[in-house]
Amino acid sequence: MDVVLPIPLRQAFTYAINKDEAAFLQRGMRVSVPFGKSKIYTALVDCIHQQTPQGYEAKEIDQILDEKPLVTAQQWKHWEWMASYYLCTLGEVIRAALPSAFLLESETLIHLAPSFDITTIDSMPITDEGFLVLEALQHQSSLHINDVRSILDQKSVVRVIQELLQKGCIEVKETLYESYSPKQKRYLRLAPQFTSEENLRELLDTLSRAPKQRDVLMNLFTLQASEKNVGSVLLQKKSDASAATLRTLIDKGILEEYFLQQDRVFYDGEDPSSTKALSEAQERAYQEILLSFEQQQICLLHGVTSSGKTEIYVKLIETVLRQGKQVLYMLPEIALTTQLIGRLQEYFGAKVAVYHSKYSVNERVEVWNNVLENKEKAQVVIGARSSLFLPFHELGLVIVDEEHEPSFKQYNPAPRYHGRDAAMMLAHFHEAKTLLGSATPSLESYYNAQQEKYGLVSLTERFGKVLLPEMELVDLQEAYRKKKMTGHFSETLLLAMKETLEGGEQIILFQNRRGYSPVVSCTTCGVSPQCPNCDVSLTYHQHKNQLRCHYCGYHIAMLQSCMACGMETLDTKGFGTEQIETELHSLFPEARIARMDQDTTRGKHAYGKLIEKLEQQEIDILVGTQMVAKGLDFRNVRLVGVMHADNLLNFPDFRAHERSFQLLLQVAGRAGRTQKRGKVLIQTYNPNHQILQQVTVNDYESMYKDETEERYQYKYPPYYRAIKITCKARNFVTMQQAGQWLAQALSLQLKEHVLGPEQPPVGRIRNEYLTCLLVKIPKQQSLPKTKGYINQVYRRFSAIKEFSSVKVVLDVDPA
DNA sequence: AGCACGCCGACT
DNA sequence: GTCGGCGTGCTC
Repeated sequence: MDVVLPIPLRQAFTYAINKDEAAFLQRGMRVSVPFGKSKIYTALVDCIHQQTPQGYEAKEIDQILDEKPLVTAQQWKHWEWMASYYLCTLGEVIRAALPSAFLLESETLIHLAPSFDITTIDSMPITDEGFLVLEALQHQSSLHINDVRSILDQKSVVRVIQELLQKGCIEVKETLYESYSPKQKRYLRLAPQFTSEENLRELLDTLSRAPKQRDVLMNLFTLQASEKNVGSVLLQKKSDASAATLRTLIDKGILEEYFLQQDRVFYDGEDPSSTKALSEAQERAYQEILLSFEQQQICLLHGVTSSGKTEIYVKLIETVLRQGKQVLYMLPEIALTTQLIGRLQEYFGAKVAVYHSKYSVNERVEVWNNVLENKEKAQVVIGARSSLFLPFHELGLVIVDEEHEPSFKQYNPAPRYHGRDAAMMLAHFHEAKTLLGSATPSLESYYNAQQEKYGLVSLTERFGKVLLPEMELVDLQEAYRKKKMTGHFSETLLLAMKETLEGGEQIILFQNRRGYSPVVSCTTCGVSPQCPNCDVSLTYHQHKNQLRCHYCGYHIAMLQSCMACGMETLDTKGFGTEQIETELHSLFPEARIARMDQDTTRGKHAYGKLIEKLEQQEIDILVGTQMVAKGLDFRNVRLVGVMHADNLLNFPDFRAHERSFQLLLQVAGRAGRTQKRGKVLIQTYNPNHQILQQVTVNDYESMYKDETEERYQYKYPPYYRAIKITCKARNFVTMQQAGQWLAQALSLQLKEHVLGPEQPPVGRIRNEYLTCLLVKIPKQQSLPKTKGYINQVYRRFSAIKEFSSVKVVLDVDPA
């Protein structure tokens, strides 16, 4: 039998099984297999066959882990497509696809050897550490490696274990843990001997001196009238008793506790309400989408911000559910808010399942099983990109909302897949429809719509006919010349802010850089502190008074004087969210100011808390990075300020213009989502920039036209496909040679379509030197053949000894 | 990817 | 003298 292991190895591995196992096992079931010297891995069955492998003896499998396949035939096909399209192994796809609880590795347990006589211990030459372990093993039948670590209070325990192993005192065993455990809820009931009326009366009499306990019993009876099972938490709360009181009753044998398995994935809200009526414009769009689906499998919905796309999705989902098919609604992680989930549950109640990385492994397993068994509560799956790996049965519709979001592309680890594209492929395998939704479609999708590969439906009217915010560019150069700047604020922006605050309304400020200032430099000698591990200058964080590297996390206390010349003339250059926040405190001492970036949303609930505060209007001014652009839907935000649009536009990436357009419009969309018109001010040194002009009038069409022309000219997507190859090595020269070797080997066949090697903007990260190659593939050139060639070159490369320490990253359709 | 094996520098 | 750094090679 061949299995696939969840590791980045191309080959399948062959194991021996007996007849019964061969009859039972099917592709997609899990087995645990011994792998290497001492490990047990979880693997997926690929195929059963008779060929005896040549050159080695196939090991026997350890255990069969499933009764039925965990992975459907369609998933398998989809995953194989993904591995070949994104140039990675099936094992890597499997590792990304299965919830980690399904893929367990063995853990080492040690226990006393049966032949070992503990009484001879004193006569043996055993180290103190070994003795400690043996002592512990007399109380406990087995110890985990981590237990040994804590007993000895040191990290390296291998030596000790080896010593004991050698002397025959202990044995080592690899054990596979099932980490999924169903959630148990504790319930309480009266012990059976008290159920007769007589005994009960007697019991209550004896409890007359213990009113609290008596009270608990009375409450139990009341609750039992309405509920079959009474949860202990509920009972405790209802009777206002302490946990100790309940404990006493249980210990006395009056109450009995029992446990029932509890599904973590459940919805206990109200029954679904009927869908809201669509506005005229929404209804028209809805009909157009249906019409388009008659012709094409994929449709792009281009709807301006807050045009009410969600209602249209809901209506579509409804239709598909009525056909008895499943729906996948995919969103970028950050847009998966409680707000949205709540809204969908309002319509579809318990049919909605949510799947994303914030959920615990156990919850993920439950969603997986519910989808696999096509349960009622998994008809609509709403999730981040990883939800496209779920075992759907009959998928009728895939919705990819915010289709243009770059975060749909996974970078690390492999598979480096694009959620949107992989979801479209998933729909294809199910012969389902795909709806892409965006206010600012990606050029690729819009291009495909223009080429009539996708249907296209536009929704230009905001829901409730709310006006788009008024947008204005503020010329920073002029403002500086006329000395109308206070810190990083132009007079125009300050005035608008003042007005907004006086009106009791909220402001969002956008600055796409965190920290206080990205560069610190000495005004005497010009030197600025650099990260020792990466080729970047350190960002100053005033809050912690630190210099930090945003690539590797390295940090040191802020310097008092220049490291090069010793002068105390350190100055900051450029600015980030922190500096804006500081300036705000002095400009608007009365205002309640908050900052939203990676530094302030680190905790588990920090992000949610900030959102809630903004909603409750406990914040007047929110300053933040791109985070403020996504998914926030607030009624009372009137003004949005972009502090410095230029650093977006000047980003060294062929998508910089497209991204800027999308981001700026998205931020702008946060302003004025009610009847009163919002305002957006964009500060820039370059008010005549084409993109900024197009942003202010929301002219997607002309941005599209300009950008596609550029892309055509410079051979970029959507006209050419791209595959990025990155070489990483600790040694600079090795990295360079590797890059050159690859470029040369590739251009033998791909000719001028191989660019590089080129040093990326940050040439060294975590002490690894980087170099990039870009392979461009014209539309008429075969994609599979090109990939096949790249694979071939890569394999030849890997066989070269000098390059064995070079890591190569293949990224298809790079973001 | 892990993990074991194997060869050279800084420390109890 | 050892510990442990990571280069190298293998996994059915």
